Formats: sequence, C-alpha cells, structure tokens
Amino acid sequence: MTVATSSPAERRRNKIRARILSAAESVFAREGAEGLSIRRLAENIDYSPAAIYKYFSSKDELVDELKETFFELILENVHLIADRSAPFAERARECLATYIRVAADKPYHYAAAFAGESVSTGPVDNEPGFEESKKGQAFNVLRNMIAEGVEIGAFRTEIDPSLAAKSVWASMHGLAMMIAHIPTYPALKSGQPAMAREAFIEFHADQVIRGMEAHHG
Amino acid sequence: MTVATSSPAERRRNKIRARILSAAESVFAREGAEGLSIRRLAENIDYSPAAIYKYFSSKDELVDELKETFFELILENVHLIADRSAPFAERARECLATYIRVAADKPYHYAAAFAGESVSTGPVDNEPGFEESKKGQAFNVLRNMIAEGVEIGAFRTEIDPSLAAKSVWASMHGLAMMIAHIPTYPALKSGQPAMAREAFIEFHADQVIRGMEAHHG
DNA sequence: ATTGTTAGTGAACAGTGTTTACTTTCTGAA
DNA sequence: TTCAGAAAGTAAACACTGTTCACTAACAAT
Repeated sequence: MTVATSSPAERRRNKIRARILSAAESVFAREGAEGLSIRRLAENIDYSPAAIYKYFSSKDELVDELKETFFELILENVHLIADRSAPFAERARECLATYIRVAADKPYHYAAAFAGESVSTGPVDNEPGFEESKKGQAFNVLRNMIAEGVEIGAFRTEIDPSLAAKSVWASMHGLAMMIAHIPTYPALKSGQPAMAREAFIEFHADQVIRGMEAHHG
Repeated sequence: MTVATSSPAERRRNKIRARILSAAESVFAREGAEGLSIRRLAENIDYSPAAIYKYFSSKDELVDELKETFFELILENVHLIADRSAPFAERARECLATYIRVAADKPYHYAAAFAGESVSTGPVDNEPGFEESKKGQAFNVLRNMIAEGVEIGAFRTEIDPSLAAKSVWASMHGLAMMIAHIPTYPALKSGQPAMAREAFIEFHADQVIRGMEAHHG
C-alpha cells in the first residue's frame, strides 16, 4: 500500500500483457481461435512460446479475455442505443439490430464467445457471476427494454420480460451465428436480386419484436 | 457393368466404412469433434490410424458424413409433422419445436453442422447443391409452410416466404445453438422456479410464428 | 502362376498446447 | 553496495493431433 496500485514493474508487466493480447487480437480477428497458435503468437512478439505462460495460464484464458473485451464492445454499442430518447419501437428495433451489426463485424469473436471449446463453458444464467458478466449486463438491458414495452402497453401484458428476453436473445443469436459462419448471409438464389444484409437485419429485428406486440382494437 | 452395383469386395468395403462411421458416431455424440481423434477411433475398431484414410480422405470428410446423416434425421422428423393433417397453427408451431428437439438431442452434431471448422464451409444457400442438400430441403419445407400461411391468410400478405423462412430459421437456429452449448438452457435465477425446456421451446416457437401473423379486425 | 490392385501397417512429418528445469535479469532490503 | 529472492525468459521435452509415405500381405483377374 505505498504507491496506490502501480509499481514500475507492475506497469511494465501490464504493458507486455497488453501487447500479447493485442497481437493475439489481430490474428484472432482474421483467423479465429484455431488459427491463433501460441507458437505463432510468440513469434509475432519475439518471445518464446513458454513466455506467454508467464502472463496467461492457458490459451483458453487468453482467448477468454479477448471474448470479454468483445462483449464489452457489444454492450457499449447497445447501451448507446438503449439510452437514446427515441420512440420506443425504434429504440427497441435498433438495439437488436446493433447487436447483430457488431457481431457481424467480428464474426470469429462472436462465434467463439458462444461456441467455447468445451460445451457449457462460461456463465450464461443462473450460475454465480452471470449478473456481473458483460453477457449478463447485455441480457439485463434487453430484459429492461422488454419490461418497458410491456409497461407502456406496446407488448402483450402476459409477457414475462425475463422469459421473453431469453427468447429474443436466442433469435438474435441465431442470426448473428448465421452471419458469423456464412460471410455472404443472407445470400439469395442467383436469379433473384440479393437482399442487402442491412435490410435483412432490420427485417429480422422487426419480426422478433412483432412477436411480442400487443394488438389493441 | 457386370454384377449391377455390388461385388463381394465392394460390399465388404461398405461394411467396414459403416463400422468406422458407427464407431465415430458414438464418440462424436458424447464428446464432439474435438474429442474424436483418428487414433482413438482407429483403436476402437482395431485398425491402424492410417487405415482410416483408405476409407475417408480426411477427418473432415468423415465428420461431414456424420453431419449429413444428422440433418437427414432432422429432416425426417420435421417432415413427419409437416405432412400431418393438423390445423395450420399447430402444425407450424410443432414443426419449429421439433427442429429444436432433435437438435437438443444431439447437441454436438447440431453445433458442428453449422460451426464447421472453417468459416463458410458447406452450402447454405445460393451456392449450387443447396437445393439438393438436406439443409436445403429442410429450408424448403419451412418456406412452403410459410407460403401456406400467407395463402390461407394466417400470415401477413406482404411477407415473402423465402425471406421470412431465413428469418425464422435464424431464430430457431439461435435457440438450438443455445441449447447445444448450454446443457441447462434455459436456466432461471436460482430463486425462481425453473421453466422446463419443453415449455420454453413452445414459447419460443410461438413467438416466432406470432411475428408473421396477420391481425384482422 | 503371375500380375496388379487393394487392405492394412509402422514410422515419420509437421503441427498443436503445455510443463519442466534452467539461466538471466531485475528488485527490495540489510 | 552487496546479496538473497523473486520474476522474466528460454530451450527442450512431453503428450497429443491430422496426415503422408514406403512398405508388406492379401486378394482378384487374366
């Protein structure tokens, strides 16, 4: 407890850690988790492979940090829309669309964030730590938005926001995954005019929201 | 062109091929693609690792066959529902739910079928061979069902079945992936009573269909 | 019986993530 | 300033992976 929380050695260490992460990030973004090998990474930053293990206990841990950072990015972008003072309908649709856009921008990150090497890795609900994780926070934004929709009468009253949020998230997750794995999604038959991705994203978000809407009259 | 299409040698070969696939299938179902190694597989069937390569040109090709067989299973099950003479609304919802149930039954298969090793592997649309693939056929069942819904006035008239089918598929794909990667999905907060998976599947399918429904009156 | 194709193999190649034993470098206190 | 101890960094090995190659043994057809 002398110099707050940063000795020279410590700062140096963090810098190197960041350099490793940065090098890893750029390879990962282009070639995904399989393409990112410890040996290649070590070569990129002029270290020995073993050196990496002084900063990360495993490749998984390293990749996990990339994933967390990525979900921070999603969360930021979604928050930007969610906190806007636009009409509810528009705000809701844009939140969902933004989620997809960010995912589409870094397909490998998105796919890896869910398709963790081992099935059932990472907290997604229930387990302690979900509320605090970036994923958990993103989920909360979504749930609150749905709750607002129910309150103002835009969505059906019998809708449980927690439950619906899971359904909506699954739907958006599906499109995000499709785009992540198929660069040309949504490709159409060669004969027809191809619908632009952006338009499709809006259509999809619209469909998902329609599923919750109330119909007075 | 002598004995039609089956010499003794050929039948023997197909038998061994099937034995390899069968052994691979059971390992794959339990541990996924990563857990299925050529060496372990070879040991299981008392062959040398190199022998496998006399029957399959690569591990990918072997796994691809498992995936195709799996999608055949999905297609069969969905067809069973689609061809039933039940009310449209029920038929539609059960088609979607069935897709999820089969996926949930073999999570590794489902996840692998989409998250092929290399991004953009396998035809998903546009590319030649999609119409003929099991995936393509499943897509067609879905599109036809939506077209029927539009025709009988259950769905909005402005809906394009091809387009909507992609959106709906994405939504179901999302839930299937969630379940595939998180064995306990949809887990709820420890305080609340957990909603059963089956009920959640129906809820989700219902939401997705609602997104297309017309509202007369 | 001889040829040629096919089935099957052991050993190696080129990778992978990770660990261990070792050296060097730096830091913090006597 | 010296000196112990921790930390940084490494070469080499371990235990895997998918895959290929040269080779032998078995079988089919002429």
